Amino acid sequence: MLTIGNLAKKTGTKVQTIRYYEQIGLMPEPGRTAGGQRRYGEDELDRLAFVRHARQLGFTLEAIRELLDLSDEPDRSCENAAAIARRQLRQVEQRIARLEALRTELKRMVRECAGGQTADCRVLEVLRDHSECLTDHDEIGA
Amino acid sequence: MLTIGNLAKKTGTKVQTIRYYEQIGLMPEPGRTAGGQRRYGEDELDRLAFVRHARQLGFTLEAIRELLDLSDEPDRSCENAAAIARRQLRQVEQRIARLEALRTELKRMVRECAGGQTADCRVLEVLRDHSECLTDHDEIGA
DNA sequence: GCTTGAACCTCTAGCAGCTGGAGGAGGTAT
DNA sequence: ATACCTCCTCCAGCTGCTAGAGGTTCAAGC
Repeated sequence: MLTIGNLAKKTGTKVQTIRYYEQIGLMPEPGRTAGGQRRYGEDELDRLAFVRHARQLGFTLEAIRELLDLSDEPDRSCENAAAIARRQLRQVEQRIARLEALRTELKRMVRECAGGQTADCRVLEVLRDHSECLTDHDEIGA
Repeated sequence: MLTIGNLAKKTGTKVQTIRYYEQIGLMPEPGRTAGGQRRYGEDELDRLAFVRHARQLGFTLEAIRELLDLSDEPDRSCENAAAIARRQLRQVEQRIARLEALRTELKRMVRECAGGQTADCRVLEVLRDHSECLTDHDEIGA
């Protein structure tokens, strides 16, 4: 039986985060000692490891919830799980594409900045005048 | 003189967002009509355009605040502005590198999934067993 | 058995960067 | 005058945690 602190150490999670996952129903309510402290077994360890690994791959908690549900029903088709992974892959690819456009633009700004006074600074100039910007980055935060 | 709605349209910003920028001191308090409605001029339009463009390039609001301050002092050296841009570039490059690692891993998962039952699903299997994962993605959310 | 001291408990608030809604007042066209 | 749209303020919520206050429990050492 693991304390929450030991579970945290084993999975590289913060204690608070584990309690948070419990609060939002991603982790089950564990057993407790007479004094009210949480105690965890192997199942919970596996589940948390699953969650953390999925988080590392960028899945949202909602997606992870779906994946966990699917994982709990071993007889169902795996098509749903694959679809979630493909969706995640598409999102990652979109974000990469967007960041690469930003990188290009930032590189150009930095390269062209001659280092004089702010009045002539290319960095500020490009920011001021959108038309000098070659990239068409429409969305924010994607 | 522009209403907040027209300013929003011209800059591709939501009305609420403009008020939010004002609240956090990123946009100045504009003039008001007798009835208390905000009215904006060219300066504010330029400033908001600057902010939005910088946001599109991924700068944080704090970085934008610095850039705006620098932009207001045209005599100072532009080195600070260039440093902020370089810092942003580095961050973008780090995020790209991380996302590319995720992309590789996700592609592999999706490719290997034969589409049977969830019990044999490669997607779920990889998530369950970290050791099957080739990528070393330590940090979350970077 | 008793005392530390670390680790646990609950609860609340905060981070970025907005976004949405409630409930009401202002502005404009007919 | 009336309709209708936009504007106002204030507050709550989103994601995914993280930090802190203030108090309890547990395990080890004596």
